Amino acid sequence: MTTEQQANRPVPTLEDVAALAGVSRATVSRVVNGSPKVTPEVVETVTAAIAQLNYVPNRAARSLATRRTQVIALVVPESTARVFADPFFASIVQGVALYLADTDYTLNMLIASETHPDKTRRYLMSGNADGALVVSHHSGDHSYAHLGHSLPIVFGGRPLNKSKPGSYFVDVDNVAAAERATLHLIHQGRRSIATIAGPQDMPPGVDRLAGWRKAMAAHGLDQSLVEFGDFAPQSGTEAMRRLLERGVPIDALFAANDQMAGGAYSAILEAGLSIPDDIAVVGFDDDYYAMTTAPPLTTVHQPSVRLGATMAEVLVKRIAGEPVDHVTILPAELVIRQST
Amino acid sequence: MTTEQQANRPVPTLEDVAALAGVSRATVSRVVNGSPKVTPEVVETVTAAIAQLNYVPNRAARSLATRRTQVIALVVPESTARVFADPFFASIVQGVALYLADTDYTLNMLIASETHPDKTRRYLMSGNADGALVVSHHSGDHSYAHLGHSLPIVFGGRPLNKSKPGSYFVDVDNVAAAERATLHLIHQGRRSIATIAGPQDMPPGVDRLAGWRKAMAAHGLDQSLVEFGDFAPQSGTEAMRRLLERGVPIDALFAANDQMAGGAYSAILEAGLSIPDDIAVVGFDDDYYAMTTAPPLTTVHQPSVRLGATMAEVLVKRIAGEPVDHVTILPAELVIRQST
DNA sequence: CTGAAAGCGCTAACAC
DNA sequence: GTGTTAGCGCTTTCAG
Repeated sequence: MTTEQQANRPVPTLEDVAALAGVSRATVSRVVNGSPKVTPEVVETVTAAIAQLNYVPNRAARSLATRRTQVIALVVPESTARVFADPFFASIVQGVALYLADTDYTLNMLIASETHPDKTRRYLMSGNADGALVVSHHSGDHSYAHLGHSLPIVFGGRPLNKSKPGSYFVDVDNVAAAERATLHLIHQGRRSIATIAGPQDMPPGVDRLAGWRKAMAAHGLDQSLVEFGDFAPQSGTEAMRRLLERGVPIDALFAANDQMAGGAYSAILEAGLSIPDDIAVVGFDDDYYAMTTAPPLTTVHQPSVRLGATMAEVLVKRIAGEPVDHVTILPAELVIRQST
Repeated sequence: MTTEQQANRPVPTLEDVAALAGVSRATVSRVVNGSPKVTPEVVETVTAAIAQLNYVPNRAARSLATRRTQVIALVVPESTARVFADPFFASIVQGVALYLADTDYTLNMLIASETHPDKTRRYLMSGNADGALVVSHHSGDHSYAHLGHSLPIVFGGRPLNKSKPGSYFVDVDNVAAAERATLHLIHQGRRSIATIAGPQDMPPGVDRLAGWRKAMAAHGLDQSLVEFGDFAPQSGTEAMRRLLERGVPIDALFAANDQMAGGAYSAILEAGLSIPDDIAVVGFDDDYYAMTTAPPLTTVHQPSVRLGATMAEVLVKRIAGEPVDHVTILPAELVIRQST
């Protein structure tokens, strides 16, 4: 039995509150957890005591008793983290943190070392978190999917392998957004529309190309003006050069991301062509590049903060046992600037 | 007494290990915590049992018993988080996470709501973390400083008010780096060097201007070509226009950050001047803008990953009771590209 | 050097 | 409705 010594204790405990309110610890616990069966006046007394003592429950003790941690892990593969030149990632974290701030969950950031993947797996499997969020920009890596059996997991971005059943993920509608972007070009009267696609082993690369094809097909336009890049600016410049060297007239370009669009700008300008008069350009992501380039780039805005918040929301609901769809697709908007 | 039921228990406990190794829980605990006074062979037996069971200690239980959480909170003011177009922040988080990955600490990200600052304060004061890291880009906001009495805190960036004693922080040597950048310009033969300074209510704004002045003074150069911006690109364009309108010949510019340097580019180009022939430009931060602009910008590289790692290191040492300096200053390097 | 026992602060049956 | 009573899994004196 704990002896009374709340006198100079730095942090008050539930016991202190109980003593002050003249009730048992169990009752205080009930009040703290919002149990319905407590007399209103008792609730009031206890609430007052809590306020007076500035009491805050001890997470570890609660966690130990309930066998729940109230922790949500955010797993970021080291390689993704290294791409710190990527605001997309920071926005997702922001979205997750903002959503969780209104819940009783705490955000635990883990950088998953690729050399010691077990460390992360063991951490997650050992009851250190109630659920996990896995983000790996562009890659569609669901290598943590098998942990899904021991722990609720929600992924950012669809898996590369569509056939993986059971895993939960939130993704942006890349196909529809790419289609929308291409249609914008078509509606402006462009007909010879090229595309610089992303790597075809990454979902966004595949989906954005598919969206371009869909729009082109719907208008009976030629789909041969395709070159591939790796999402880096330099690859955009090179791809655009190859496109230009084909000798076929081109009046518009849809690049699978802004960085490659920015790279393409260089090739277009060095060829003595102007944007958007000779070639209209649309990108994807709405990152730094989009605002920086001259002229500012028309592009697809990634709802990255919302993506993070939605991932957190889906996970929290899963943990709560509420039914949620395995797949959540978020729409992305076209932002029209001066390159089209 | 817990009844034996490790059979189908999902996660093994210390008790299970003890049973398997044929020792008491206390001994297993000693082994797990690396106590020196345990017979080598017992250590071995226990270690084997741990490995066989794939045992991982329960953090909550340990935390409850030791009264330490092994959690480090990373506090990001909401306004800073909103600036998700800022890779600087993401890099700091990365540095912190990478450093902590090798320790027994866990990273807890908190977005401090500016409307409910008490929520964060109470969280920190209620023993939910063993220490906190506070980052507020550019602002020098040390409003959490008073919590320093109840919890070890390390800040990123020096406080605006130099006279605040007692608080610990890690910062980049803005003065020296700005001086170095300006000297680079001087060594290239430039003499009429202007500067677009940052807000003077933010430490980096003050320090970078001071560095410019130091270099100019050392060479007896005129220090009147100063205009101020707010670190955003647009303000750089406007400041540069004002500088140009003065009618004084200018052959170089030191901008307090890359975004303003990028903004200045526009003004320089629209005036029909060339970079670097007519005006050489140096920025600060080495962010997206630095690589994106044409020509690529010579700038000061922020050691942001290292800054994060150092903050974490200082905090961990403080918690461990090791002596650490209140102030840690990191050097920043000049990256020479084509704008000078 | 190792084991026994007493909690860390909280929740959750189970009685009253 | 409210109190009593056991623990949650681990650390830590204190004996031996």
